[in-house]
Amino acid sequence: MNKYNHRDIEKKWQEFWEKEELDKALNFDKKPKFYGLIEFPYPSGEGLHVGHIRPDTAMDIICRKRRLQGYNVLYPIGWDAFGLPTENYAIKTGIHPTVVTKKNTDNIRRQLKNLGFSFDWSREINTTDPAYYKWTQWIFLQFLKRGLAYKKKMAINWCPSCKIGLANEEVVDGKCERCGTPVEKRDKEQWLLAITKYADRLDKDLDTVNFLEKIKTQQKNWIGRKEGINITYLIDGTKETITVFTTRPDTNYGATFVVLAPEHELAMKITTEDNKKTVAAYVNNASKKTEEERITEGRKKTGVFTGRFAINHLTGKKMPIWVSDFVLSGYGTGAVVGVPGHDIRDFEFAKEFGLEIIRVVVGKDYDTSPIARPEQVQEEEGRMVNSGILNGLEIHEATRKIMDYMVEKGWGKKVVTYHLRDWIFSRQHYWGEPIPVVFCEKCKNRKYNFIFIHGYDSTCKTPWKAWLKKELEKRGHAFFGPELPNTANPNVEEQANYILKNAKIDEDTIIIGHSLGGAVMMKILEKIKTKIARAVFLDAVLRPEFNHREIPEVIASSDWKFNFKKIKKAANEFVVLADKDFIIIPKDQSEELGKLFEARVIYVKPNHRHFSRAEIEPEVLKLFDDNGRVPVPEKDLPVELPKVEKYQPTDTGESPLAAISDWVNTKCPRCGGPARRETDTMPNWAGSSWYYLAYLMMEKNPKSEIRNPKQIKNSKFKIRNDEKNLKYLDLRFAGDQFKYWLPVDWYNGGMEHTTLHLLYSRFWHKFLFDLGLVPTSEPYAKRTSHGVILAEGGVKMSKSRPETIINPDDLVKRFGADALRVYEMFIGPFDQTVAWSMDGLAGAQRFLEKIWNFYGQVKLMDCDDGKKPCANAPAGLPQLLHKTVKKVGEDIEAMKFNTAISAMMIFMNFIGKHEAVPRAAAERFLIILAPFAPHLAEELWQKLCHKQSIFREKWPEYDPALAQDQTIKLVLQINGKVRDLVEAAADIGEEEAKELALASEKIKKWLVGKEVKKIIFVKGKLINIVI
RNA sequence: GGCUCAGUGGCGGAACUGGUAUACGCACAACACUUAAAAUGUUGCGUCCUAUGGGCAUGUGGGUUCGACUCCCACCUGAGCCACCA
Repeated sequence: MNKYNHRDIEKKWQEFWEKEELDKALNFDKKPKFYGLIEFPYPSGEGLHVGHIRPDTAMDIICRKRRLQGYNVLYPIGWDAFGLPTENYAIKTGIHPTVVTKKNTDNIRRQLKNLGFSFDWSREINTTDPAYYKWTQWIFLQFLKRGLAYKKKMAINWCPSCKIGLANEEVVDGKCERCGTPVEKRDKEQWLLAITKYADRLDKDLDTVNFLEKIKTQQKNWIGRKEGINITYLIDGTKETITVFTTRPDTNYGATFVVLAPEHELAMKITTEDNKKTVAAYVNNASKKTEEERITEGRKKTGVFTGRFAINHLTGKKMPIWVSDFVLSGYGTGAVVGVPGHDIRDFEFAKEFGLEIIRVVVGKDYDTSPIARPEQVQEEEGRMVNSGILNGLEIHEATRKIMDYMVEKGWGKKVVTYHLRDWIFSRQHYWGEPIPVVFCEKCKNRKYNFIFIHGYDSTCKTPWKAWLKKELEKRGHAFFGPELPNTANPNVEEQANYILKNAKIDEDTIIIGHSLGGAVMMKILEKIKTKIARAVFLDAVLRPEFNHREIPEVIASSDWKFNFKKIKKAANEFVVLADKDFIIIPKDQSEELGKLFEARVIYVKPNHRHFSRAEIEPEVLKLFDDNGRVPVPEKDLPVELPKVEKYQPTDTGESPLAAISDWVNTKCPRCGGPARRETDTMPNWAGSSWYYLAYLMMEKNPKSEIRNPKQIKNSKFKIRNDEKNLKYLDLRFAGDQFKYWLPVDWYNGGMEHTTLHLLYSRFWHKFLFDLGLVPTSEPYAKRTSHGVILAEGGVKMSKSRPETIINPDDLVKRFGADALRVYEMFIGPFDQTVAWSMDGLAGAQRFLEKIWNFYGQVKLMDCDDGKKPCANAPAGLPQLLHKTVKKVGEDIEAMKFNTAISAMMIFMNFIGKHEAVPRAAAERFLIILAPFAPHLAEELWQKLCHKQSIFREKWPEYDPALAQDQTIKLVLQINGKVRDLVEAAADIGEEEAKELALASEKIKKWLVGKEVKKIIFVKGKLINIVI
């Protein structure tokens, strides 16, 4: 046989696999499914280096093994192609990002194909493809509809040199990542996604998934759920109160002052005249401070006194109220109560300004002396002193007791806070998905006439309705809320006719249907000719079905038949507004209304009692006051990026898109008047938050798809063909694919994505689950992570030091893809950081050569079925084979690829010594080798005269009895030290073992003149004589 | 400062649930083959000693145990993530 030459075989098999569609995942196949996922690459100009392909190789091995085990495997790949490096490159060179992206993806695709990864290339996706980001934008619109995307003025990081807003991750040590200029703060309106609304579920549901423990811990810490109490204090000499958040109310007897964040609304409000000037100066200064100044100042505490005092409920003490920037406005209530005896920051603050320090907890050392140094501030355990009713209690008991006490007294309220913040979703860059919203001045100023339809046995004079009327009229809207006929014994038709007769209904009308009024509203909408501006369902009734009771009058009030198609056409927008805690009308009615009318569904805070009490509810007012922000209608998606010559940032802090007037100026989809497009784009994390779904929506080569015949008839499938872009199924109708493939069975990725991408995509998935679009509440069943590969010498491979980057292209040429794959996996434990070594790579190649040479000259004995040894087969071979099959299989599952390869080397070293081996053993070994070195295994398989691909074979079973050793070397110990080894049967009993041990010459020598105290026998392992 | 992880030959690393520490590979050395080299094969390879045997070795110091790389306590070193989060 020829010498092993990877160049002759690797291309050949790659082409063969592609032709055979060996790696194609079939939707709805009968086999069990396996969805293996790796993080899709960013197509950088440098291409891949050897570190990038470690996780790809690992998952490829797992997926190839799964195929051999009879699974229908999906191993997809795509491009996460929006982002700064491409945009920067475009700015520098003037080449359009689309062109750059194309060039880079072509290059990396070539690299990946050369390595023989078994990706299903027919499902390749690209986040910058308008057909793709259409759906990214569509999901954003759903967030908007549900009130989970909102705009807020906030401080952003601003680079005065690049004249561009920076994301947090672009700020390194208070400086711009690109140019090193210190970053400033600037106020700007930003889009945010309300991930905090999902904080609790993101935390709790971690218990339902199989993620590495360290990944769960990191996410839990990032979410930072904490239970505590909001304590409200009276401010002496005013009518104001101040609320602070604390997790340690047990120390409240030791509270001696209160501190507000500079941004706190009370900071200026309560300050006495004498202190106004200094406080104003401090507050002003704090807002201007740059990140860098804050860091260089270190932790030295600064602050100013407001001249006011809060009264400590427990001690009656007057606690001075200060303002300081060590208190964060975004966490808790933006105010803290200072307990300098037991909090290091409070202690430093008290020292700085000479405030009183009281100790209320004693630790193990019983030291109660006043504190002089910060390290004496102790925490975490101890008993209460100087604390009234808490004295003597252990701190955790004290916490429980005082919480209940304060709540009972009405001083405080138990609350849960999170470290997690809402996700800032705006970027002022060109190369990202445009946010599909337009701004319309006319809609902002538009005045509506509201028609309010009250419910069964009700009136329009309740306090809540009166409040709404007042608020709307204050804004210049008209409000018509008539008393409907026969409210105690209503007839929906009659009430609808009453409204039709008495109210003016035109395109500026907003109808609010409250409770049974929702049904009345639908009857009205069935009949009108003009399209009204908005229809609002307010805790509305869709069916006369209620929790807890029956209401015969309501059942009788209507035929409960509605023409939803007609109704849907009668209003421009639908909104469903529901009281989360109202128990009589089942919540699923609101949900259903939301789906019927593709409405915005918003739940208001608890305790509104079906919108009866006159409480200010900003969520409600927001609905009538959207600042002229009009969502782009779904049918107009995608909002494509304009093709332009320049991507330079502007001077104003706006995205480069703002300068493209052709694109920015558009027509308002609501009123048809002139409007401006939103010029912010989405962050990188947007496209990657749902990409694992996009693979399932790909529609290419349908000829080889096994399709459920029912679906072809299904009208949903026809809609797909009307889509402008045929590449992706309509996300709303891809449910069957989702049901088949989800959840992702195994997702491997980097630890650096744990708190960003991994959390964000879990959030999006839960949101889509709530919309009923995906079948699972978690996207990923299992998550593991890989270690980084460092350059030789242990330094990081980085763009700034090109000599450290090891490109796989040359290595594939010199050593072959198989050698590179084997070495990548053998280099060290998969989850740990390891340094690259060229010598090691040569070792992997030698291993493959050894296999090649052996298979080239070995004589195969066709004598057994692999279980029973041939008469003249090498002794011990079946045992070793079954052991190896067991170990390699188990190690792949545990991602212990390095020891799997080592086991195969041991096997190879063994059979390499023989001239003839049973055919079955030689073939089984090739199959377990195949996932690691697919080209070589395939070639040798063919040389063994097989017509079919080795990947159509079955992963070998092992016989547990054979995988176990028959005889062992029994270890003979004296006092735990090994003195001799003897051959013995694996199941040798204690008595026999004792005899063996005492018969040993070496052991006898040690026992001369000694008394045996004890003998310990461990079955199958050792016998230990204690003397 | 917090959280998480790691520390074993010249090097990458192995060791199940506490049971022969150093598997496998690299590097190195000697030998064989060769005119020679490369390649390949064979053998050796923690360290010390009074050496057919024995002592000491898994970052350091203690502890539990018949027995500890493995469990517990304290410390040292390094890595990653977060960081004035009340």
